[in-house]
Amino acid sequence: MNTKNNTLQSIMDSGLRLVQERGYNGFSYADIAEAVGIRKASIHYHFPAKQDLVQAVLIRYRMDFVHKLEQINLQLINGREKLQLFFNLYRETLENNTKLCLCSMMAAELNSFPEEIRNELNVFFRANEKWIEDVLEQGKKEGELDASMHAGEQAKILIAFVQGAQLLSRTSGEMGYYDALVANVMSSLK
Amino acid sequence: MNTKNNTLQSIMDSGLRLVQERGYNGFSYADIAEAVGIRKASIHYHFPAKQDLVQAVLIRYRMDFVHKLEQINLQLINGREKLQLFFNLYRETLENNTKLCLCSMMAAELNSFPEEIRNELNVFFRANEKWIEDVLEQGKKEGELDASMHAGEQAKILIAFVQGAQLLSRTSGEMGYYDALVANVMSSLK
DNA sequence: GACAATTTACTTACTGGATGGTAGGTTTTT
DNA sequence: AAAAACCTACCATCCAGTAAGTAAATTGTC
Repeated sequence: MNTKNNTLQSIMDSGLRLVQERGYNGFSYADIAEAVGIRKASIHYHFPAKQDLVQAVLIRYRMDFVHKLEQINLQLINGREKLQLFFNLYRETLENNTKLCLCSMMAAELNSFPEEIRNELNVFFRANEKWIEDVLEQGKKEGELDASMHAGEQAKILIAFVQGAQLLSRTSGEMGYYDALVANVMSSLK
Repeated sequence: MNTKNNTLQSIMDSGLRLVQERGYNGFSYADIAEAVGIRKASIHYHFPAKQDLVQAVLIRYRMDFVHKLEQINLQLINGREKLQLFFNLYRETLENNTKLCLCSMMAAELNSFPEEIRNELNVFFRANEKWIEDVLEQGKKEGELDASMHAGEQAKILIAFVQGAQLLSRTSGEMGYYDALVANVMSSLK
């Protein structure tokens, strides 16, 4: 095995970016080959089928994301601040309104994937949900977040909201669209 | 021109369904030909390019949707009830968790479309937004809807929410996911 | 440490099938 | 008659995936 593992990671990086920008059915192995600087057939050595690639990308994406959420939890800040950092994460994903969350894109193309990958998507969304739920509980105890609704239900609403916010912001073409949405939601949770 | 206009409408019906289920890059003219019962080349007679078809479908979809919103406004009901009917419309679109709103799907594949079509998408979303804003204003006057936020901003949040709710509900595989989300949002607007 | 064997990481060349789209002819309706 | 609504036949391109070969790195053996 290549000790640096460069090519494999580059392929996954390109795959990730391409799905986020164009969707699974919107790019080909030729696009990745060009971006990475290798031949098309070499990609098949690492990922025999396109679905293998996207599945690997998805699992890595989820693990990275969960890690980032855990990093937020290591900070000694209140729930309200954590929620803001969560929205900042999704803002970074947008990256100047060029990309969506990988899992939103794949959820849109759900019918292109087998059961196994669909399950992975649900694991991602549920991980988000659970994290938000805990943060909402914390915020409620601190009196910094709205306590009128059950945290679990409120978390589901917020994850739906943030996915839709990304979609609409990119369509609008202005990052200010996302920022305004999040600011208003944050203030409504006071 | 065929007085019945059957084929043209059937092509658009199939095109609409296929985009909603699989996305623009997830179906071909061959799929439509099979569904409609004509040959592939015949579709090109009505819509020379695939983009022409999807643009026509998009415009018809938006006009139909706006019409439905206007029909709701003709009913002598309060703002809160109108908002519930709005969520019911999006529930119908989901159709047993098989399809998404056409414009969510196309927004996800935004980079596959030229400026002209992107603008059409924004027109759709802004029409939704404006309609919800008016309904929220009505509901506030009636004291049936939350008045703590500016109606325009609240409307933007709700349209983001409903798009995300569809996406997550279809991924979950259970219509109850959408229903629970909407019920909780409705109760939070009291 | 030297050298052969093996594995890893690619390459070129190709295939069969799908894709959007075109040319030109035929049937059906007006 | 002529326009509208199809059809067959075809094309160039792209696509995911395969086969077979090569060069380089790693490993086993002495």
